[in-house]
Amino acid sequence: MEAPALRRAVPTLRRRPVRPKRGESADTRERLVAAAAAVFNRDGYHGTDSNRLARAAGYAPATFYKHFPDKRTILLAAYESWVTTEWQGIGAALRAAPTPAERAERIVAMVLEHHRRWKGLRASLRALVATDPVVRRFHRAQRRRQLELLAGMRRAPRRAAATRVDDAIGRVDDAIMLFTLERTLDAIAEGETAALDLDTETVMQRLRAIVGAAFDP
Amino acid sequence: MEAPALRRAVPTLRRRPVRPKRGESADTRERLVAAAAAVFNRDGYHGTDSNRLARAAGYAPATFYKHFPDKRTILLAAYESWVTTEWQGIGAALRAAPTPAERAERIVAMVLEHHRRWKGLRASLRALVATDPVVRRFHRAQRRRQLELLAGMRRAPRRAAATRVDDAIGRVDDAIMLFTLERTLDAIAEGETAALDLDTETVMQRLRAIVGAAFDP
Amino acid sequence: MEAPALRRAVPTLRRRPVRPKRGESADTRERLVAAAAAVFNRDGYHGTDSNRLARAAGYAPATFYKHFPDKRTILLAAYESWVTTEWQGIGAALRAAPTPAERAERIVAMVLEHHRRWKGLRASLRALVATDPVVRRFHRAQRRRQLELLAGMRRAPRRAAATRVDDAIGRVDDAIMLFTLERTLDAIAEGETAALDLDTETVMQRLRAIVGAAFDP
Amino acid sequence: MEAPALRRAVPTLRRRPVRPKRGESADTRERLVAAAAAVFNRDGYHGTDSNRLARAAGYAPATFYKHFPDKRTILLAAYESWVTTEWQGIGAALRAAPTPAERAERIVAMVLEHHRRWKGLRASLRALVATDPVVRRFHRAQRRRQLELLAGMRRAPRRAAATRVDDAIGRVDDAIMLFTLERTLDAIAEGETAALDLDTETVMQRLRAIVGAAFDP
DNA sequence: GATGAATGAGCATTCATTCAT
DNA sequence: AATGAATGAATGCTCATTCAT
Repeated sequence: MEAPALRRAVPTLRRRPVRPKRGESADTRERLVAAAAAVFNRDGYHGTDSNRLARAAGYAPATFYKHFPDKRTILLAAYESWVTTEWQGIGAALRAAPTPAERAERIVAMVLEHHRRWKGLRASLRALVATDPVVRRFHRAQRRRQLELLAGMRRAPRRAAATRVDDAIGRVDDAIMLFTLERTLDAIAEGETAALDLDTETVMQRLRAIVGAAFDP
Repeated sequence: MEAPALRRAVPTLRRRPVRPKRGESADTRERLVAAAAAVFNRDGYHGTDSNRLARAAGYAPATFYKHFPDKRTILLAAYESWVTTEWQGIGAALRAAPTPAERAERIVAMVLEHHRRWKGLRASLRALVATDPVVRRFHRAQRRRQLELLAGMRRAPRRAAATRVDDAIGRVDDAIMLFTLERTLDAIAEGETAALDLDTETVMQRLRAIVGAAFDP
Repeated sequence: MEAPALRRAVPTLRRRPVRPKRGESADTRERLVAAAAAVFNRDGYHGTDSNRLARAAGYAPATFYKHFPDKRTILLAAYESWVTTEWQGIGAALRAAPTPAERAERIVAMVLEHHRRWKGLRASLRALVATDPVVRRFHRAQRRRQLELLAGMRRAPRRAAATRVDDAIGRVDDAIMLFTLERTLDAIAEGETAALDLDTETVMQRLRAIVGAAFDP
Repeated sequence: MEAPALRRAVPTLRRRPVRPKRGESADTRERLVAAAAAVFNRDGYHGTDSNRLARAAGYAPATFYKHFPDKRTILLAAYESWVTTEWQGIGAALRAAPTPAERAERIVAMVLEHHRRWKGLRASLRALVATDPVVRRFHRAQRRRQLELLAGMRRAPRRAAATRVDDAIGRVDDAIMLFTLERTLDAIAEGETAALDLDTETVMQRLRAIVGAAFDP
């Protein structure tokens, strides 16, 4: 599944957008998801309603329910789209950078940018992950995928005998690293680090070191 | 400031509790906060309403508004109470444990326990921190206090000349450590680590190491 | 602008009326205004709520808010409708009656009838004019329009040189005449004159004289 | 019954006034009425509640209900006090001024001042007169008293044979004059005449003429 | 006589969702 | 496929009033 939704320009919010009037069902869905992502990002999940999401995409309320059973489902779709975009960025970073250090740098920079742009959406996501079992399930599946990627990277270079135990410890360290990365980048994106008088560049250096260590143990 | 609210047994939820009737205003407030903490913990901030919070404490809707202007404010009060309890635990841990390693162990264990017991409340809190400026402000003040505590611990033992730059870096490392600790303990508390097939004991070991390093640099 | 709302039969109040179901938005609005005028007239502005207004028109509470942001706004709409109806009556009276005396007679009779029929609504209006800046603004705009009409009538016949000062005095006399007319007709409509043992016909005679004098100075 | 309530300085509103703590029952009642008059004047009848009225007088909510069965009753008491003050002013004006013209001038000036000072209270009163039968009854009794005074003034000087019919017409004219006077003074007091670009002094002149004519037919 | 805590019923308003077209 | 009118069931909040002290 592609995720062009978050890239495409979202139809002018606030003012009624050009009504697309009868297109492909998939296009409509995509427009709805893109608009919802933008509105969630701006107003928060609990700050909008499904009528507004539909209107932001240029549709009537009922159209929303032709494509999604409820509000949570479109949040999930926006999440999915967001995740796909991030993975594409990570893939590109890994392919383009030759050394672990460069990879870490590019990934940290890329993910920060992504978190910054979608910090409102991410906040809603975190709220829902805490609340909603389905969103939580999706979130964990996605985390699992990240761990698998990291495990692959560690195994690839030195296929020497790594014990089961080493693997388990490595997985734990990877997970903690991911928690740290995600949490700290959210903190930067939301201005929490600035509010705490932390120098952003220093924080980024430390993060690069932490991520780099995970890539090149 | 005491925080007995979260400790005291919350009046039986769901079934109408004994009407406390005439009491001190402060007691009523405390009962409301305790009940609210429990209800938020169980149903989430967006999963209840002020009428239910009042009823859970054994009062009528209007009584709620004699003590709190709105739902957000009682969440903030519950948060404050929660934080105070945590700080008391941290203080006790620091006083009781002689070595940095033991301190780290006790604090990690204590905070995990606290996160486990109040995981629903914490989830609501996180949602609100992302959404609500006032809650966010309180959250940051509390984080700043944590950083100050850590800075004090680092400065005390070796009062030798630590440069400004070292201090700034130390502060950044402390902050990242706190992000890691909090995020990871939430993950354990909410079953995220278990869902990712991570061994809890291993995760705890790593956390103890990370926290211990911050205490004894 | 038409004002058929106050003319059309209001759907049977009290008992649930035939649900109009799908209709033009403008029709719904009109039905809501007509029902609101009737309910305000019967129960007073502070004697109903928006849910009842909606039900009286055959709609659910939420429908009310699709058409009006709040209760005050629908009162204003009912006011507007009421005023328009009155102006139409005044226009007809002026066109139909050849002499100033006949004009005065018809207008006084017509306005009395109108005040009688809507005395409850008028009472609410007066209360709101005293309380609400927006209603007050509308009320004054409408009074200004009345003064303009009277000034036009006075100027027309004798286009001879009337001084500025004369105009100003005439305007003051017109205003006082309007206050007297309105206040006295309300008194008759509400039974105040009857309660004071005043003979209605005598009161009407005096009013006709006062209004006639203003029309033919 | 005296009406010193409206004269006495109202205890500082907004900030909790000095608690009088156990005085004569009549004093308490008087303080409550004075405070209520001031609060109604500032916030309107529907803009306060009985708790605030009690607090404004320095008492607890329950104290209010020891002295008045409900909110309407205290409004009535404030009204009564207001009317008594006005009558005292009228009496003084009549006694002090020798000629009808001077009487008219003094009364118009005095009543305008009174309406200005209590325009918020008067607005609430008008709203209640329109709504509430008891307030309406009181209002009419008070109007009847005014008519009696005027009838007495007209009869006194020339006890010559005035026919029944003349009396009835005179009474009607008096009533209309009172409506005009009251309505117009309220218009001045509330800024309605200013909003209509009417010169206040001119309006006052005309009023003095109208009232003077009634006094000296 | 006075109190302050407490309240039930109510009110303005919202929202996720449906239905006839 | 899309619509826009319509909605029931809440939700946050208020107020006139009472009660135990």
